[in-house]
Amino acid sequence: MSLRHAVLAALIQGEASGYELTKRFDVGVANFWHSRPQQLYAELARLHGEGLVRAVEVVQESRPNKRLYSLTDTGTRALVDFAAGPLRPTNLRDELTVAVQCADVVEPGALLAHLGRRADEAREKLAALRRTETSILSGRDEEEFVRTTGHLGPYLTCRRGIRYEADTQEWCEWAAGLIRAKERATRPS
Amino acid sequence: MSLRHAVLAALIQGEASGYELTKRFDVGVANFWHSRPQQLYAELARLHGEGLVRAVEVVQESRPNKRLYSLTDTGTRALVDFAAGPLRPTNLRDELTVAVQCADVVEPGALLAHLGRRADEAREKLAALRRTETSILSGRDEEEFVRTTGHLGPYLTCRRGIRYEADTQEWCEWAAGLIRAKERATRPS
DNA sequence: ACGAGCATGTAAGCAGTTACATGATTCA
DNA sequence: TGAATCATGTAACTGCTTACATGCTCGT
Repeated sequence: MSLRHAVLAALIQGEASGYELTKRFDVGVANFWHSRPQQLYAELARLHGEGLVRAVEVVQESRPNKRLYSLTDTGTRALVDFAAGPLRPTNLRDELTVAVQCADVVEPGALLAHLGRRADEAREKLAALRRTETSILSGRDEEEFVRTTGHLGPYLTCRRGIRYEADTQEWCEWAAGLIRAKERATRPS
Repeated sequence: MSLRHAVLAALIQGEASGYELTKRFDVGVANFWHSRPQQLYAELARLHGEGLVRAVEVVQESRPNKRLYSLTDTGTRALVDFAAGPLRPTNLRDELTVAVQCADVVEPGALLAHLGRRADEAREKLAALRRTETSILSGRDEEEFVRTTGHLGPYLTCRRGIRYEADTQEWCEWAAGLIRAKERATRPS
């Protein structure tokens, strides 16, 4: 149960409803924590019950009402304790790479399609993350930013995401290239 | 339950015992699938029961006996079907990045220690993966390799791992640098 | 004498996924 | 008229983790 820390950490970037959090978990947060909406709603309810977040009901017209969650002092302290303690190793599960590992036994067609789709997704995520980066920096260069910001953390994780997605895109295209090269070298014989 | 596909895919690189598989899951496979030893043993037993792998008991002196598992035709077909079908999105959970997201509220000390440790781990994994790469290529350049190999898949995933670990190392060091810079810029004031 | 490596599991519990449920508004 | 967005959940299930268990050999 350390989804709680990911949720609290996501709230550092400002208050959000459950629904808005699912959006954050689709772009920025996706590069360090994966979770389904149902789990987020459940976790937010638990965090609220334990006093780690506060909830403000916002009544909306022409739209369902929503609860805006934000960090309490207790919640912030929980984050501090978490970051000071031992961290679990990275937990990664990527079916695309599993499929690529099978490149020698499966037909190239489906594999190339998967790689192409993933490269496209990476390109889209990159664009979104670059927009986030620009809005975090808001015109400052890196040196000035570091001196003046209160959002160094989100910037660092945003950069991590940008590097990751760029790398993913490159690798997908490179791998597709080699798979095609092998096909050309093998099939005609 | 798609750990099964990761296990089958790992066996493409040759037969292995449960124990040897846990080693593979610590180095190469770790870059696309994470799993604990107990789960591997349980999965291997299930795969054996379903006929997707065969098991050969190897009697050893001065060491406990082991069961060497290898892919059956049915197992290979299961992999082919998997790679042809739809793939789930990447599932990533990384507590280090969660901690870094909190850079503005936590003390830099613990964070810098975490980043340093992770950078060291990345350096070690990189070294191991480079050895794997060398042994896969075995003297051939990339062009020749692609023409002559039956292990393109393992090479592609190995390269993915190399890129990922190199990127991780760089990011950890860069992030630590910015955190220190912010500390210098903020604390003395 | 002690820890690390080899080798394989069981059992209990928690975290995460999948399927299902609801309903209004806005845009094509 | 139908799909997408906003907004929040419940219930059943399964996959994963944690704790525990065993025992031999090799190197320091």
